[in-house]
Amino acid sequence: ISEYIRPVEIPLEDDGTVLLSTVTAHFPGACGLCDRNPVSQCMRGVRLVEGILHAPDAGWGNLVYVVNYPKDNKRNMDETDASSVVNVKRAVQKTSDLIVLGLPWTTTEQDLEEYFSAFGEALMVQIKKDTKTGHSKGFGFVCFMAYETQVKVMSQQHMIDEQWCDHKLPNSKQSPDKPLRSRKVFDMNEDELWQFCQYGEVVDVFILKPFRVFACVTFADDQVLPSLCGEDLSLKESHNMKLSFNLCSSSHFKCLWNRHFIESSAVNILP
DNA sequence: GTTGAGCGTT
Repeated sequence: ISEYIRPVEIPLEDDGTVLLSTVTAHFPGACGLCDRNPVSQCMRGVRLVEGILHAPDAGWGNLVYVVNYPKDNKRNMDETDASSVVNVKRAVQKTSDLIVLGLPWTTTEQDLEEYFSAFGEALMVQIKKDTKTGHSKGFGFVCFMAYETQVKVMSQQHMIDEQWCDHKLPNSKQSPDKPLRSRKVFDMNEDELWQFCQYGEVVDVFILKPFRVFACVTFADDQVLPSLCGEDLSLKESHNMKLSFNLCSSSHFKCLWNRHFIESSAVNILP
């Protein structure tokens, strides 16, 4: 499995546990974790109690853990998202074409549609091909019906036909008058995340490596997050952006951003 | 018949 999966770091809680919600934020539909016993090579599940993943007796160790999904993956994914992604503002957001780079040469439009159908209905799926030979150029476009599907797709990496692919808003769809802002958001470092201290004492910030669209900020006071819910925020004048917050415990939350949000200075915090 | 950063024949 490690041949196919690029490991992703996720944060622990203070007590050394991992919240299942932290996992599902990166792997929608996930229902648990397991690891491979180095001696027996058997897969063994990580103990999960009431949404909290507990470290093995020997600690988490320097191991790569594997995400578990329910057997009926599609159905469960929809249910998970219906309960965790509730955002009126997103629903009225228009979707945009996304460019998918790095596709295997053999991936067809049918393959692509089938892959993305697990996230939601696509209005359009294209693979760009050589007009003479008909062979794939290794990239394509997809447009989803629902904006929340687009956000979901953009918030994680995708392995299509056993190859990690890249996805972005295509250059043609990015607002030409605000290119600097979008770069700044993607260049945000942990120092800048400490700007959240203007809303309450921040005890930790964490950017996932390799870089995804998530960062975690921990407030000392668990009353800060509820007070931010529904507010429009901007970290700095130069960092006006729309953030979606995903509560994963009383004092932790994740913020999700992508270039599509830059045009707005609003911040959505999802309870 | 090959390839591996990029940006869409309508």
